Amino acid sequence: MKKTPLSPEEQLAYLRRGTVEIIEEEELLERLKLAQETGRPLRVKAGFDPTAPDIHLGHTVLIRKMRHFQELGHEVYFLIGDFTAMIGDPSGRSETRPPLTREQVLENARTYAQQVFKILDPEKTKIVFNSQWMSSLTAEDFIRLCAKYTVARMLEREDFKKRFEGQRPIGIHELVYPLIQAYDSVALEADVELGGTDQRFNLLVGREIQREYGQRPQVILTVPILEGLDGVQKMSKSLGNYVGITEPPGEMFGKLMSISDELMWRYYELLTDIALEEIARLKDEVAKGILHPKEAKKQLALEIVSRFHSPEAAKKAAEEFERVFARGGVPEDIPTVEITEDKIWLPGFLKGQGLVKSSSEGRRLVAQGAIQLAGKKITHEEISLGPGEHVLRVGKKRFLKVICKPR
RNA sequence: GGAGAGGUUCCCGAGUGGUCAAAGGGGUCGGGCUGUAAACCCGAUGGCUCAGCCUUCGGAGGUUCGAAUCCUCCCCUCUCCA
Repeated sequence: MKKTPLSPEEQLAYLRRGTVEIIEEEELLERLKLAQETGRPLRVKAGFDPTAPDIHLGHTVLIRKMRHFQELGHEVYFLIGDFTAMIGDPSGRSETRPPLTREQVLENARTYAQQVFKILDPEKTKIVFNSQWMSSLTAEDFIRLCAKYTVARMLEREDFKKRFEGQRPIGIHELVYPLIQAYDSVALEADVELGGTDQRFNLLVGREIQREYGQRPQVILTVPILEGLDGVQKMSKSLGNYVGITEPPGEMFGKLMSISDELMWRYYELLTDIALEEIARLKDEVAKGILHPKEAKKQLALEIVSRFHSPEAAKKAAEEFERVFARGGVPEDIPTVEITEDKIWLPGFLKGQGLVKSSSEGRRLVAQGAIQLAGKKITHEEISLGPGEHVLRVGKKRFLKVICKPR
């Protein structure tokens, strides 16, 4: 480990920011001290499921914490749960996900790695797959592992308990999940495992199982689960309330601008490196009416978009946003289509262009006054366009440029 | 293996022969208000050139003029007993 200017105490303080819980803090401090003395960095583990290769801001709360460990010179293991994914991940929901093939897993892992290095230092990140050790485990080994825990203890997990009491199904493989995750810690000899607060139970099982295998229990560190754009439910792809880190600048910016003022501070705290004192100052200014909340949000959006794209791209996104939404303008890049008929039947046309799912939806939108042509509401399903360019707007966000060239 | 409960539209959940494209809530979408905020109010929410027609209530058959509703078989989940 390279010499770090930070003392173990300072490291601890740095790592503590943005965490919900550290079990146990003294153990972590002890290990940080030991690491410094011996020059042996801590082995820090965080596991990811390769079923969802689209990383969103919610994931980055954890990934940023991994980054912090890297900055302090520790060894970060980015564990891809390919073994578990191939069984088919249960993860709380009642829906059963289809098991992934080897190819899909590898493909997803690649995408994952690519995205994660927008935050992590590739040089200092070790990507590992749990199939490396899990597939070579014999049935006997596996039974031994299972023998180290009890059903009653497993049912202590909130998620299992609720389902059990609510008479909803729990697959045996789901019950075994925490054990596999725990065994990963054994295999990696993890000093620290990171996870969201929803992982608390699994992380704790890791400690117990490590002890059973004669290892020193890992320190666990949990980070908050980020609320999605709706401000209520956790950010997730399936709920559609997420901001993906590979999304184009304009999308990202727009989505961030749509969050509530309340949520904005949460995002400030968990998604930026802006000092807490600075955030407090902004909050104060907004409260006092010195700073318009929209401005504060804009700064947040700029900050985040800059991180994943560039400051220039962020600035451009901000300008475009202003033009389109504050001044009712038209975005720069919108899909364009050429037509030769000047009479069009909107519901069918919009469906053909992929702007609505069905012509029925198109009809409804027309009836609801959602369609605008050159800034004016359309009230009839049939319209005739003259030669030239026309901008159609569907709802707030959907645009289409129609170039009419009658024969 | 035995006994019982259940599977409804994106989700939850009502509906037990016609009045059912199926209440209510959530979500989503649209409109209003705004800062594309949030909250709130109003509306829409299977498909189809749509006062009509077509396809939906776990699956396949059947009864009936008519089935989400009744019958048979099958699949799936849960509970209790073993």
